[in-house]
Amino acid sequence: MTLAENLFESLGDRTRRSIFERLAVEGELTVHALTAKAGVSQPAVSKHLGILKGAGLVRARRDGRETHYSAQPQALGPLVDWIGFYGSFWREKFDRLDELLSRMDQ
Amino acid sequence: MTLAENLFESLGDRTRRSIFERLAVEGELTVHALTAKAGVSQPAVSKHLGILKGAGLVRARRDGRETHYSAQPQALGPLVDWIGFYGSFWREKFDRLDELLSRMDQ
DNA sequence: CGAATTCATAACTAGCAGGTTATGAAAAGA
DNA sequence: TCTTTTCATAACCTGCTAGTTATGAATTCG
Repeated sequence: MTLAENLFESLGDRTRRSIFERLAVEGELTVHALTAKAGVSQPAVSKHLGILKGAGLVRARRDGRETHYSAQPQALGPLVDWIGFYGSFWREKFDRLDELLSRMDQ
Repeated sequence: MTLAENLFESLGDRTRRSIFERLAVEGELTVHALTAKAGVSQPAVSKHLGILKGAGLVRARRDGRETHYSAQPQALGPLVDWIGFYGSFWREKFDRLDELLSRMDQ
């Protein structure tokens, strides 16, 4: 399984997406904190975190009895590459270029 | 369900990804042609195409008894937006900039 | 017309992914 | 020390999803 495939399967699940999004927005969170708003049980959260970790999307930091998880956005790289390849190589490029040029004007 | 969510769920399946990738690379193809190399039955292919169509990822063109499907890469836009938002807004931008600058040097 | 091709849909099946509860280890408090 | 908290893992359950076969409509070919 390629890296991009792994990312698609990991983020293909609604609960995992939601967990990743929270970590991306709120920063480092414990399993306990994640579980509180996840809508599923703690073991379910742990299992999802394991899968996200397997895809490199999150990182675990153990501190005493707590495990702090944080998003690793650079792991999305292969997804960007996939989109660039199958999606719309040129269009994206020019969209970015337009955006960058308008920013550089300011 | 948001557009990005719809895309993640559609492309979360290996067979659908493979179908979309073929259409993106090879251009317009009939259900028959897709089925020949899909590894699953024709009804399965039709079902997947229906889901991809629902997400806007493919377009159908009926011609006699054949239905020609083609990839609609611009439908990946919301996925790009999602990555930009949750992923790594700045890093991606600068990666693109680096790439663009090196291209402009040539 | 009669046969063959193409495709979509219906109806059904099975495997697995995502959920649960139970449990125990490790750490922190009282 | 005894209790509580936090987390991971094991074991199990279940519903959904991706697969199948069957079928028929529409089209094309001979």
